[in-house]
Amino acid sequence: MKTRAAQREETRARIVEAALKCFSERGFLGASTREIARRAGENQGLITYHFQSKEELWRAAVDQIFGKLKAELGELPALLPSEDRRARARASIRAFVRFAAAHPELFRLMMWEGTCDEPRMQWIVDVHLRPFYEGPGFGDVADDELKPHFHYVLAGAASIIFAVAPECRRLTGLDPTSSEAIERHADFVAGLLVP
Amino acid sequence: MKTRAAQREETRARIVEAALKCFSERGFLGASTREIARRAGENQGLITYHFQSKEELWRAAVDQIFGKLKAELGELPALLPSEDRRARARASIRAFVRFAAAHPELFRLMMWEGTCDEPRMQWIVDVHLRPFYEGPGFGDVADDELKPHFHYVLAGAASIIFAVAPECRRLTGLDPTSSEAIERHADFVAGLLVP
DNA sequence: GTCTATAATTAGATAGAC
DNA sequence: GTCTATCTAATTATAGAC
Repeated sequence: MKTRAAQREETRARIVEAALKCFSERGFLGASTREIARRAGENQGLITYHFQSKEELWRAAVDQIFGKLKAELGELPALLPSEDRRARARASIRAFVRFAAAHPELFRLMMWEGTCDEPRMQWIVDVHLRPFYEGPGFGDVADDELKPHFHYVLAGAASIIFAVAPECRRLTGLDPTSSEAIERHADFVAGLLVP
Repeated sequence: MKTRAAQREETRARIVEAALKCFSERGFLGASTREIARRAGENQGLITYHFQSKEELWRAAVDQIFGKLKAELGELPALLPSEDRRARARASIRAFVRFAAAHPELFRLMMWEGTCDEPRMQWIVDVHLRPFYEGPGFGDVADDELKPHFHYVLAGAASIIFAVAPECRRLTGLDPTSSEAIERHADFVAGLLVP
């Protein structure tokens, strides 16, 4: 017998999960609450009940996926080899690539919202992105002037192939979500950025 | 005194230019023909007159921006130093980064459409992307297995910082469209991929 | 060629039954 | 909590005046 609170959380979770997929595939404007409800197997009216608006639902979806990133990166230091600084940097980049492969939605969402200087972008940057950018990071960047370049090169190099996986399959024949492709990509990116 | 044909082309060009910006910023679904017409300073009815549908207008916009890429890359070999193979590869990557800085719309459009296996993505890949992918390329990739990875690492590393320029400004304080930032990014990416 | 008016569809949000 | 029905506004595409 499920409690009312548990039932509530399950429904919310199903809606957030479907919303994350829709928003990341179609963008905030392109995604419709009706399609989100349909993919969640729930009713459209429930979205307004559990979240007040489409915008609130979008924020819940972004919170969820950044929560996963934070959790995965938070437990990273304990798993890394402590010997070599460069080996640690490479290992953390490989972990980041694996995260991008497992959760391309985050990077799709960022691409959608990063192109315009509007409230949704400002919220994402201030709430979720800045702590990440100013955190420990992946190895040290020699020159402070290079930090933004390093950040976006890593973000782009690590994630695009997974963010546009359907395109990659059609263009190259390679399924980037296969475990061999993920590991090859992780090695390639880590080797480039920490030679 | 302008001819009727010239007038026609000017109007079409204004609409296509506005469409490129709207589609790249809001995606196909998120962009409205009304906003496109408004930004072009034209009437909404004219879009249906000059292009039959929103989809046709989208294709015209994509044709235009890929035409620029083809033109810029086509005249590249003549401009490159002929001595050193690695120096030539670095120079062509720098040129690609400069193109991404000047025309972020192309990369935004690709991100929008690459995430779903739908007709618009298939059309872009078959008509525009495949010739580019199977063309001469930027230097040789040692291993054929690495070619897709090299392609998407280059595409991501070169373009993301410009595609999400507003986000980059807010997050890092750096304006990636400044000529210093563009050159620094070009040097950084070329140095990484051709060490 | 250009513009206005409008038809047909779909969107997000609301109200109320259960 | 969930679901159906509906309101208002916005969408693409069309028809026809000029």
